[in-house]
Amino acid sequence: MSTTDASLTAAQAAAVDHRDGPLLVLAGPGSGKTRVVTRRLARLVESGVRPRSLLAITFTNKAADEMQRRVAQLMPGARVWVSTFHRFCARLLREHAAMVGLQPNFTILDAGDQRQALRQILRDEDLDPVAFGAEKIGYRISAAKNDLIDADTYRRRYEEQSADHWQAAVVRVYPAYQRWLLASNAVDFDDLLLHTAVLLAENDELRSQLDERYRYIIVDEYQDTNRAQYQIVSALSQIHRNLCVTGDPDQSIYGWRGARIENILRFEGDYPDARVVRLEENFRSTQSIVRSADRLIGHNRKRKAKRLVTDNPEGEPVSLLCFRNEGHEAEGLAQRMQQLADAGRDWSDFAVFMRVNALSRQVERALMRRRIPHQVAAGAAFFDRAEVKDLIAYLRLLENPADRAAFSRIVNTPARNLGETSQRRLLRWANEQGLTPLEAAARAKEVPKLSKRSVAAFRAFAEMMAEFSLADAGAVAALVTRIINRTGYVRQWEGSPNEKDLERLENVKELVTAASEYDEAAGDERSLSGFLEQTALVNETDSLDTSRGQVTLMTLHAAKGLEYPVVFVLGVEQGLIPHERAIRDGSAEELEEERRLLFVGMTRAREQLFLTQTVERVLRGRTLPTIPSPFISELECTPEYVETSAPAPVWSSVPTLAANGDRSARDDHSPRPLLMTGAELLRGGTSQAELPRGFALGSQVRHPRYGVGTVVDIGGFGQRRTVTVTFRDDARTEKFVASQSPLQPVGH
DNA sequence: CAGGCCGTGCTTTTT
DNA sequence: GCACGGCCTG
Repeated sequence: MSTTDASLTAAQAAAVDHRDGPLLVLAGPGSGKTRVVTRRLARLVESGVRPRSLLAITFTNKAADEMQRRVAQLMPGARVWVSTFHRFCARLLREHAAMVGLQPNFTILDAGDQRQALRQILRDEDLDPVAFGAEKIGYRISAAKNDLIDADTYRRRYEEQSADHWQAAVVRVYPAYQRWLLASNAVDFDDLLLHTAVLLAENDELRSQLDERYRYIIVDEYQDTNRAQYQIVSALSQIHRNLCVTGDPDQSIYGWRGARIENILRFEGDYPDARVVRLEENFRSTQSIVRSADRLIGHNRKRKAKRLVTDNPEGEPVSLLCFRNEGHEAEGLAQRMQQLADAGRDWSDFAVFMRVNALSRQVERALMRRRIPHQVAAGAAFFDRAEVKDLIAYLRLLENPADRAAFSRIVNTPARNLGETSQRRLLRWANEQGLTPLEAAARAKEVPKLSKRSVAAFRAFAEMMAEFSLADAGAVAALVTRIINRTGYVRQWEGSPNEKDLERLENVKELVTAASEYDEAAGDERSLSGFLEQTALVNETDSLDTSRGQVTLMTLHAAKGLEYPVVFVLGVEQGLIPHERAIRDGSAEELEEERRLLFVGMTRAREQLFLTQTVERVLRGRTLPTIPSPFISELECTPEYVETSAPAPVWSSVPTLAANGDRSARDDHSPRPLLMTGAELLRGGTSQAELPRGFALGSQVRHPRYGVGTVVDIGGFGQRRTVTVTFRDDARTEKFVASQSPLQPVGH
């Protein structure tokens, strides 16, 4: 969307030209919202507002970077600070940490640490960590924090009478968890918002000082704000009511995370003098895409009526591709992309969206087989890898010696013969003495009941940690390198032929690279806390490469705010979109959110939009017939049953018995009607996986772990078929369920 | 006490 | 298919 000033529509111009007072910009997808916001920022600066009086807040890092980049483009030189909510709050809290009981060097905990901590607390509270999953407890605590309910309030509200035993458990765990956080001088994601909201609510002097400083505030994606964020924003817009919020209720997809769609719906009630601008013209997509998406979203009841129109050409109809199963689906997508690429499309023109990350694997494999370059914006982020987290934990502990999560993570990594018992004794003593874990380690001699060996190991650890400092190393990358060398962290993997170990070494290298990049970007400003904050608040999606000719795979949630010429939305089926969980809960609200999610996905497409569904799909290891998503009948699309050639063997897990069995069942090329129900297709096909040739009694097979062996027995039928194999190397004999084993034929 | 192996249980979405 | 926890062994 490159446009010149003159091309602003009347509505866009109204938003850009608005200066003082509250402003609500309701912006449909592709309506040029970012352009309006950046132009408005530029306009304000031009008219004499100092950039530091502006506060622009987005939801994601990517959106923040994009906005910053575009403002810089409009006005080279002017530095307007665009930040995410979490980053803004982190910065504010570092400045005023003491007011909420923290020190400025507090750690931002990741989800893994949080889970670990909750697990420990559950044990301490004599609650069964199996019956009460740490994750679910954490989810409830998070929900409370997003609704501005702190631990004390929660306890007071529910300790007398809890709605259920989960709530009763949270009554005990939540306050203990907050004590643990405080003792660790740490916060979780939600605390960043909650602490800030509390800080502003309880300290009017600070509140009005900040309110005064930020004369103009812009909040993007306002429909995704939760109560805490709402309160923060309104606390800063009392004196100067120049609050501009933009968003689209139809793209609210974070209700599950505490987002309150009401925040945007009631903006006009909160600010009766608000100017409302509607951006309803879509400049992104073809007529057929816009029409289809508009019809879909029209089925939502709880919304602000808004039309979505475009002057763009009609384009090709939205296409619904139906496949036999997820293997064919993946193969079909890859084939379709290949065709379109042959006709001139660039790989970076394509995006594949799915409801859940788990669906990406098949597509990745299909793309790999065809050597189609691609990237995945997936949950398994770089900073989630164990080896990366370990090294980061060293940095965290250096920055914040109270960081119990970091200490526990690395005190025995690499192994220093410090077992769980010794660690528990040390930590208990540290708590009693009011010491940080690191101080306690240095004084391990005083800890009761520690073995001599453990005392020595703890002290050696403490002494080693004392040797590290950013000042000495000069740069974060140098410090990380020192830590790697001094601890011998990578020694365990060096020289290993194991692919996983190689990958670990790669990741460690990549971390050093990331640190150098930070060092370079931050210059003299570089600090451990700066680097750590970045690693804590940045995710994989933020680093997606848009330029380098690659197909992009991501979840529907991650897709918001992006656009691609050709979009595939995977698995538009009952149970996926809408997700099983939204259906099970049976609430109309959740179903509408699922509809919005599909709406968001569809409206990312500029020229071509493909929705896909399969007849059967493997879910949790079981093959089940699928039901088309009810949303399909609410939109406009042209169905097409696609018969792909069988997916070729995968190179990574090589041909499995299951894959081979599938293929033999599928090789008949009988014509199929355009649309079939799952049942029809199942009836027509051979659902029983036959044992393929090459796995007869006495044939040679290879197992990735056990090596080559001989089939000595065969039993069972169909999916339950088993093979018993005696392996050559250690003469062990193993029985496998054929359709689920990673065995592959040798020879033949 | 550490490491490896095996079985179980689960799987939405993310700052 | 996966990761994690638990169990067992060395």
